[in-house]
Amino acid sequence: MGRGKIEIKRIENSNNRQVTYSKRRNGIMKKAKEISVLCDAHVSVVVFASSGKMHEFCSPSTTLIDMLDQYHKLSGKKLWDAKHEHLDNEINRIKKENDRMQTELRHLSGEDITTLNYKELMVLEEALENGISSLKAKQMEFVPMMRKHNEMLEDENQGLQFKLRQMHLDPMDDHQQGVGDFEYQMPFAFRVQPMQPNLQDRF
Amino acid sequence: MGRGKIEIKRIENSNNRQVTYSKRRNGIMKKAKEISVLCDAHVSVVVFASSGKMHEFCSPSTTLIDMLDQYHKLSGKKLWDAKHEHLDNEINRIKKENDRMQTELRHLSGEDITTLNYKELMVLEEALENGISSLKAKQMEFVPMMRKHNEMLEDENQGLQFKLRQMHLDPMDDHQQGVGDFEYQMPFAFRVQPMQPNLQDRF
DNA sequence: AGCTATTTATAACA
DNA sequence: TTGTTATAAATAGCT
Repeated sequence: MGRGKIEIKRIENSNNRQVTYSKRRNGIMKKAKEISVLCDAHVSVVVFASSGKMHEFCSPSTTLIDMLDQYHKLSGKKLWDAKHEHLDNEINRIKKENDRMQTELRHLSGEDITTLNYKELMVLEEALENGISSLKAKQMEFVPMMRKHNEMLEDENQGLQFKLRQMHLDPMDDHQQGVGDFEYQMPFAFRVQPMQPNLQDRF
Repeated sequence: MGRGKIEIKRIENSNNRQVTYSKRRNGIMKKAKEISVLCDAHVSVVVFASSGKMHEFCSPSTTLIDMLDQYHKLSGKKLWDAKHEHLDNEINRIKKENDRMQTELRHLSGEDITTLNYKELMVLEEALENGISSLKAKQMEFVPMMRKHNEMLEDENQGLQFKLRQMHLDPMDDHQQGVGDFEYQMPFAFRVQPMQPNLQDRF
């Protein structure tokens, strides 16, 4: 029904395909609406373009959910239950995987290893030692940064000591204010953090 | 499109309505099939006559369930009941937990730790070292067993050597049979396993 | 997005 | 139902 007859097979030209899709989709939706009015029918049409875009029609007298319920009853096909079952299986699968990983994690942190036999312990040991060695390699990257950090701490110490000496020589010079200023000028990251572990001790 | 134009409103004559329903239903199904072939679209059509009879079309590349899944995702409308939603949530929750553990496991085995900062590395190190020390403690339990195992191996060795000496002194005494017997009397676990790593080397 | 020559769908009738 | 046919609608190929 057009300027020329077409075969019913995939339209290769993507532009034509898109245009035809849009026109025929409108056509179907119109027909769906018409039959629902003319014949008192309940109709649901859902179309997904290959692009993924969705269009739907559902006769106004009903809803898609009601129609699916009806479908469920009349066809005997289990839309609901099938979906349900699928989800249940999925959950079981993932939960099993979850348990496996949880056990592995507990073993790696040394818990619950009383149930392991000697061979399993050896595998675990190897894993832990691989982990440790990768970790040590990575930690080495922090050495230069920490060296710099140490140098800054030393400089800061010197500055503080200098201030302190000044205060002792000239105690009437609003010394609290002085120390405060000095600290405020230090970027937070470079200030002395007494509670911080001694990074350099770790190497 | 027929011998006369008709208004789009309920057909009062029930016979005409029935005929029109049947013809137009076929028309829609045909159109649905055509658009799905011509344009690579996924189409689902479900029709209920006022009599309650159902007809459906679903493009062959998919299933109604898949389409409804898609519908669910794209429209955001909830077709599923509360139970399904609950299951969906559960799946998401577990999947998230799963991902977290997977990452943790990868970190513990030294993979993907380039993204970690120093503090995280320290936490990781502590975990690994706890693991190692628990492991070592556990492995100590195997020492007495292995000592016993060694002793048995030594005894077995002596036995075998004795047999061998006998064979040399008295080579005509069906010696193959003799050695075979001796081995059969040894419980499997205590037989010499040449390919087994030397357990005692690990301590 | 419109236009129109054609093809298709279908209303009425058998 | 199913088939036929005159006619209404849909739409393919163009702009």
